Amino acid sequence: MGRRNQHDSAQFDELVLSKVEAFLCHQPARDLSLRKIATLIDYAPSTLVSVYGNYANLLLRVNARTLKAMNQQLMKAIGSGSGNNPEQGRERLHKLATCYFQFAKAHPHHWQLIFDLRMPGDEPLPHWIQSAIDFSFELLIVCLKQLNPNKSPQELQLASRVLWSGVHGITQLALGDKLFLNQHGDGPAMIRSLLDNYVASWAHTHH
Amino acid sequence: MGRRNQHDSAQFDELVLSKVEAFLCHQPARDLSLRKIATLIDYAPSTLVSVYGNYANLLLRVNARTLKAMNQQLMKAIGSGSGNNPEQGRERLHKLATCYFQFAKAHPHHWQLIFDLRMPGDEPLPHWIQSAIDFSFELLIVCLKQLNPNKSPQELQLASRVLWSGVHGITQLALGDKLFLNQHGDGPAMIRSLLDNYVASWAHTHH
DNA sequence: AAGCAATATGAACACTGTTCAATTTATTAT
DNA sequence: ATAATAAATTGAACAGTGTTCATATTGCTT
Repeated sequence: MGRRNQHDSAQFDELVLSKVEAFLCHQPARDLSLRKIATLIDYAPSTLVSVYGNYANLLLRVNARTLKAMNQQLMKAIGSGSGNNPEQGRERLHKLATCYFQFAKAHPHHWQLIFDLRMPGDEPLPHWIQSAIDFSFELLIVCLKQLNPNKSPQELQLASRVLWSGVHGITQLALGDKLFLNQHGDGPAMIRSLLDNYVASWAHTHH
Repeated sequence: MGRRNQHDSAQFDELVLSKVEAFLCHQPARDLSLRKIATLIDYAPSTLVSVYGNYANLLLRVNARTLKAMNQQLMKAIGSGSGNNPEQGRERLHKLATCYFQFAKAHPHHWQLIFDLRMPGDEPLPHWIQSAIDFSFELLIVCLKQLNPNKSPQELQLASRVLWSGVHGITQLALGDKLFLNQHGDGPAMIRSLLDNYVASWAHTHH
């Protein structure tokens, strides 16, 4: 078959990504393949390659949309907060972590793909997705800064990464990741424990 | 080729696992395959399948050895501590986390394989490896109990999982996992921050 | 020496992502 | 209108994957 011009570049992209996202609503990315996607959208496998370069790149585009959707929900969750306000900072931090957790629980396969995907040849991630990841860190830093404005940028960066690692680890653990899970439902309790204890000490420690 | 009786069952197992482990010293598990292992040990691929059942099971055996080696180092790191002794508990907790981090850094490919491996069909892990994982949690609980013996088993379990998630997340972050890493070397600082702050609050909170 | 069971394999199968020359079509130029 | 060009799409081939299973070789037992 040759040119059929059924979809322009933007339509094709939307077609592909939405079909993959629909698939991930019911099955994990492990059960997907380039060829299956091709069948799903009624195009040849090589068409997908010529558009996205390779399979990993296609999945990266899916991840970008997932991250974008998540970041929007995270922003909505913490709202717009004013300056120095420790109590509100604490509250927004909780909302942020809880929202992250619930997003992962609501879209487990989309969320897992973000962390399962590895680039061929261990290439670094392209900037357009790295920035989407950095964005969620920034939200965390905003909350921490509101909690204690006296902290240095280095301290804020350190704390944001420690907390992010913790929340992320807990989320991995609570989702079907059979490696460690024992009983369901204690994810929120763990997140609360992490934030309450860490922040209680961190917020009152000076330089 | 038929029967050659060059290696008995135990020797064959050792041959396979040691070759795979040697491979992982220089290359990630991603670059390995059933067929490559077969070439490495000078046997046919189907021989490996008939011995281990499937590829995932073979890798699981590798992970079991890695976990065993790590657990031994973790035990050596914390030594044998006596009963109620908050200060020693804190110190041992640090040693435990640091040892975990350094083991991962020293054997990154072995360590990554533990968490990258997924069973086919999302089967749960067999007990003989689940127990190896649970063991490291137990070590954590021992330290936490020493830190504050008044905590309930539920509280100890919760805290151990929170801390483990955090330490694990930080380790993932600090290793070549390009998703989040910015500068090398701040892994230990993050671990120190997590433990110091979380424990400072946790240890002095009652029931 | 014959039979049995353990060991080991080769060939086939159904998949995977990727490459690239060939084909069809739309757009542009003459 | 017709020819040339560029864009879109593909089929077939390639090298690789894990898995299956009938077949072959060997050692041990009777």
